[in-house]
This record gives sequence, structure tokens and C-alpha cells, in this order.
Amino acid sequence: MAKSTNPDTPVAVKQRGVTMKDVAKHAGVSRTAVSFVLSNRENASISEETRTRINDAVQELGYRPNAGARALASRRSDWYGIVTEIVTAPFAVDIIKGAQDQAWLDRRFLLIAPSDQADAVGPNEGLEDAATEKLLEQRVEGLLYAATFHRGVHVPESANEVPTVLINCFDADGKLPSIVPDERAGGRVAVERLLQAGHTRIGVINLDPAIPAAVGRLEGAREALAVAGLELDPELVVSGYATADGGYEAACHILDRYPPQDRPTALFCLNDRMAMGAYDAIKERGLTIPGDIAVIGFDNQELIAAYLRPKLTTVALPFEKMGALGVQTLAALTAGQPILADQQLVDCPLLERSSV
Amino acid sequence: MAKSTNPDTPVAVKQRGVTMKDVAKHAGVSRTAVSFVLSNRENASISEETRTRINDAVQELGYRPNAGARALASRRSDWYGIVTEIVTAPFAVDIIKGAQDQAWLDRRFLLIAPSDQADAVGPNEGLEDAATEKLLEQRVEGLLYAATFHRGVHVPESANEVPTVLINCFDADGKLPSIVPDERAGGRVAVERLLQAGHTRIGVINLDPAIPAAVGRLEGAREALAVAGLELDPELVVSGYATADGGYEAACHILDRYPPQDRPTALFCLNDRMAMGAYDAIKERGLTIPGDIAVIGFDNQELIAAYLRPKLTTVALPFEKMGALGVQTLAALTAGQPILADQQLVDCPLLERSSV
DNA sequence: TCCGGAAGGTAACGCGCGTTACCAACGCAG
DNA sequence: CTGCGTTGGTAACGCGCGTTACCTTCCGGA
Repeated sequence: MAKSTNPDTPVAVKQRGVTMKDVAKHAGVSRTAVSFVLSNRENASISEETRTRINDAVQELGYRPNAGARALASRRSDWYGIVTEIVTAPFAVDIIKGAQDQAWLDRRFLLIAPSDQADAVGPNEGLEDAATEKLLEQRVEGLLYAATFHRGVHVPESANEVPTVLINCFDADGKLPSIVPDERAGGRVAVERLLQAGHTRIGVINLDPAIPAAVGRLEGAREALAVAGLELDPELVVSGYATADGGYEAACHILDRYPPQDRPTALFCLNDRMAMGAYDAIKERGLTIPGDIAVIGFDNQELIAAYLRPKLTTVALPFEKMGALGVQTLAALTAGQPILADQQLVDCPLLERSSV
Repeated sequence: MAKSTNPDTPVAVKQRGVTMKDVAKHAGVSRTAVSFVLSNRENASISEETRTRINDAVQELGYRPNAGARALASRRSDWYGIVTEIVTAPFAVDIIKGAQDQAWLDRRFLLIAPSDQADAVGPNEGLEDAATEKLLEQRVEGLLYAATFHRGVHVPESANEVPTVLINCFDADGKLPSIVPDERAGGRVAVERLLQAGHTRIGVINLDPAIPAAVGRLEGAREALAVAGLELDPELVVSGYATADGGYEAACHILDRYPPQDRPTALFCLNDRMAMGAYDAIKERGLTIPGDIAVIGFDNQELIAAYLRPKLTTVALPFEKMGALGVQTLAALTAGQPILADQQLVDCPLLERSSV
């Protein structure tokens, strides 16, 4: 099987492409005519006959336009750049998917440049700037910045040279438009679901209380309770590391503190990984889900939520939608249209599975 | 969702950039001199003094080269394209990361184009061709195709126009070089680890026996056993759906078939999701991991393997390495260098955690 | 008859850059 | 003085394409 490849290409592969000139010659017309036909010019007067002759020539020769040359001549590039650490930490990969798909719909192209965890003051600090710089060298018409988790970020200076939109993060300096999840509404819908199932004593497994996700989700939870005339018992809110272990420990803490009759009957875990740990704590105590304890998560990490047993009911982060909305917003910006709002909130839908 | 946002809006943003001419004027030299300095031409005779004058001008004006124009003039584009369904199904996202990083090292750029599950004969069948076509329009110098799981694929005809390398898949028509995991060695190392821990009666939770991963891993398992003078008991090999539920059922099947003393003492799960299900089956029966039953997985899906309790020992798929190797191979190809082998196997390292 | 206009094109410029060919000035040996 | 190599540059072409200005017919009406 070990065959060495291609003996007859010496060095530097010839990008010998068919050009418009070739098409023109083959069709017996001028290059301009070809250009007119290919770009579907409105007021170009080309007879139907030559038009088809040109199209045939395009087919026969396998002509493929040169995007670079086109960009050079027309001074518009048909592409956006996205700078993201998602390539490194794929948690929010659906942002890319959503953006990619939307761009594709708009016949645009997404250049993806990696960044390390943004604002990391470590050795790789320059990477983000370099990525932005590289994208601008490609003459992207707009920039997107996407983060793996909702937070404030600083974008490089040069991002101001083209329209820029932030996805799943916001400009700490407050100048750029951003698309973020509506954490508060998400927290509300989660707790509403628990209330609706009859739970009134609800434990909360919290994230680092300082991050936007925790603040918003908790606030939403309080709102939902308030509507029902209830309050959030501070004793039932336990923070932990945002991991399965952290969730396990927090759940143990909550479950063991009370005698069975006073125990909360539901747990709102502020992310799915912690819910995963909570599952273990609950099962370990011989309790069932959702019979004895209902569990609701947040994030909808497929690998966890869909594969836990029972499958986890959770609130989904609208990554894909945010990605698409980011591109739409960028399209509006580059077209000079006004933007609806500086910060667009996107709904976090509840995903019913079997843990409530 | 995903409503198309008017692609042909006229009001294009002026990409008013500083050009070489501006730099030249500002430095009081010719544009050629600037070009020579910026491209570090070997035998260009430019005095040290004008050289610094030019560099200063570049700084002061914030000149940024136009990648498109450069590509047009030099007929080389500094970028590769990668067509992949990974954007849709992020399982193997590290391939992109590895490729991206390696490309970045080579000062190249990766254009990522989405494809649906390849060879899907569904409604989206054309997407892959379209993606390839778009990439060729950008004049990529080489193409990568990456799959989420190891399998044979067909690539579009036009891929033959530039050097092409397949990652985590292979050309069903046998013409293109590919980078795939060494499944067999992975299966071997997994079972070797179990043997080393003293297990001789090993159950195997198998995937769809037809796919390359299952074939290779099972073969490797047999080899390892053979070295130890053992054989694989066909009764201990149970196939199931490649999900947690599938793993759960298969594990139940194996565990319940024998009385405790005849029961296998270890399970080799051919992927981590199935191991996740197996965990449940084992715990449900009051057995401990790894005390009563050792479990070893395959794939190293971080979200599962690192968060299961106990953490799962598993064989990692070398996605990142495959991505990097893919780019390296492509670089060699585009440089006209011969390729080592048509199919390169990449090692699957064992990741020790706590389940053996 | 002449004029006007539409239909069906084409020549030529420039986008920003890499690259080749050429040129002026200078030093220095013969 | 001539000849010749070296140093330090520059003019000009072309990459593939969008675009503008212009140029020919041809036809119908006054």
C-alpha cells in the first residue's frame, strides 16, 4: 500500500485555472460580455443567444471564478471572520454551526481563526490580536467574536476597523453590539417548570456566583418563585465547582442537611455537568429521579443531558441561534442598516426529558 | 430560524486601506522598494537606511498587506480548505483544532466549510460538492476532508484539482492519502491494560460489527489475548447501539448471563458512551468499579470519561494529532514532496483514570 | 433624406501586489 | 581614459476581474 504519490508534479503546483479570457475566446465574445453574463448585470444588453453560448462555454471549460481577484476588483470580499476559542474548547461549537449556516445562506464565507481563552494574560496573549490581524489581511467585511461561556471580553483595537459583533459575550468597554443568552428568562422557565410539577421546596446548585450566567439564572429563579408567592431559601443555594464532582458535593450537602421530610423535592442545577454529579449523589442515597427528587439542568450539553439515566430535563443555551443572529446582525451592519439593540437577548428554551 | 439576510445590499463598506503606494510615498521611495523590503527578498539591494525608513512608514501608516491581491499576483494563496461535518456533529472537533494550530504554525489559513454527514443520500447531498466548489473558488492550495467517525467516503470529483488529504476517513476509491487512527493498536493496548491488571475473563461491548472502528478494535483485542495465550469468548462479545442505552443493555446482558463466579471481571466498551451505560448497569447491581468490575472505554470523550464516577480509563482517539498530521501531509504534497504512505496510522494512547 | 435611439457589444482602466528588466552612479583596475 | 562590477534603486507588466466609456450596426419615424 505504501505508494509514494504523484511523481510528475515537480514543485509548487500550478494553479492553472480557466479564466474569463479563456471562456470569452471559446465563446467568441469579449471578456466583458462574459463578465456581464456571469454577474447577471441588470442593464447589460446581451442577446439571449450569446448568453447561452457563454454559459455553455463556462460549463465546457469548467470555469471557476477567482474569488480573490473578484474581491480585489469589486472591493467587497463576501466573507466574514470569526475569532473564537471554541476551536480550543468546543463547548459552544453550535455557535460556529449557526453562524456558518447563516453565512452560507447569504452566500458568504466564514473564516475561522482560533484564539485561546480570551483575556488570558498568559504566554499566548498575542494570539487573539494575531488572529484578528490575519483576518483583516484577508479583508473580511466584518468580524465576529464568540466565547465559550457568557462573559465580558476585550477585543483588539483593530476590530474597530470593520463592523464587529460579539456572540455569547459582551464588550467590557460597552461599545460593540452583542448577542447573549437570556439567562434570566432561562432561570425563570426552569423554576416555573418545577413549580408546575408541584415542587415548592427547591434546592439550587449554583455556579461561581460572580459570573453572568449565575447572576442571571438565579435572578430568574427568584422571579419565578416570587410569582408563586415563594422565596428562595438562601440555605438551599449551594455553590460548587462547575464540574460533576462539584455538583456531587453540593448535592450531598443539600440532601444530607435535612431529615427526609424537610428535604427539597427538586434540584435546579445551574449546569448539566453539576446535574450529572447530583444524579450520583441522589442515586447513592437510594432515592429515585424524578420520583423522590426532580432534577433540572442548564446548558443542554447533549452528551450529558441526553445520555444520563433518566435523561435530563434542562434549559438549552441557544448557541446555534446566537451564531445565526450574529451573522444576521453583521450583515445588517455591513449593509449600513441600523441595529435593533446594542445587546440582543436570545431565549433559552426548556427541553423536556425525563428528570422532572 | 435562519432567515436569509439580503446578500446583495448595495451599500458596501469602503474598505479604504493603506496600500503599498501610500507607504512608498510616505517613505519617499518606489513601491517596488517597499515590496522588496516587506517580502524580505534575498538579493534585493536596499540600503539599511531606506529599509528602516520603509519599515517606519509601514508602522506609522498602519499598513496591512492585502492577502487577496498578494495571492492574485503571486499565484499562491497561503490557505487550505477543510470540508467537514464536524461543524454539525462536533464529536471530533479536535481534528479542526489540530489542523488549525498546525496551519497557524505554517502561517497558513484554514478555510472551514461545512458538509452534512458525508455520503448522506438525503436532501442535502449537494452540500459537500458546493462546499468543495466554494473552497476552490477561494483558490485553496489544498483540501482536507475530515469525518466525525472513521469510515470510507467518496470525495467530489473536483477535489482532484488540488492536493487532497483525508482525515479520520479514507477514500473508498483508494486514490487519496489518508490519516486514520490505529484502531487495532488501540484495541490491543486496552486489553493489555486489563490483562496487566489481572483480568482474564473480559467482556466486550461491541459497536456495529461492520464499521472499521469495531473491526480494528476487536482485532486488537484478540491479538492482545492471543499473546497471553487466551482467546476471546464469542459469548462475551455483545453488540449494541452506540449509545448509553445500548451500553446499558449490553452490559445487563453480559452481567446477568452468568453466576457471580463465572462473570467477567472486566468490560471493554468499544466507546465511552456505551461505557457510561455500562456504569449504570454495574452500579445498579450493587457492584463497584473497579473493585468488582473493571471498565475500559474507547474514544476519550472528555465530557463523559472525565466526569463519570469513577473517572473512566479509556483509549483516546488522536484527533488533534490527526488534524496536525493532515496539514503536514498536505504541506508536503503542495511542496511536491513525496508522501510517506498512502494511509498513515496514528497511535491511540491509553488514558489512565480510575476505572481499572 | 436625416435623426434618434436602442440593441449588442468592445477597449481600456484600475484594484494591490509580485516580479523582471533596466538604469544611474560610483569605485577601481588596467 | 575605458571597461566593468557593485550598490541602490525604479519603470512597467500582468495576475483575474468589475466597471465605465465608447463604438457600431439597425430600424422606425418625421
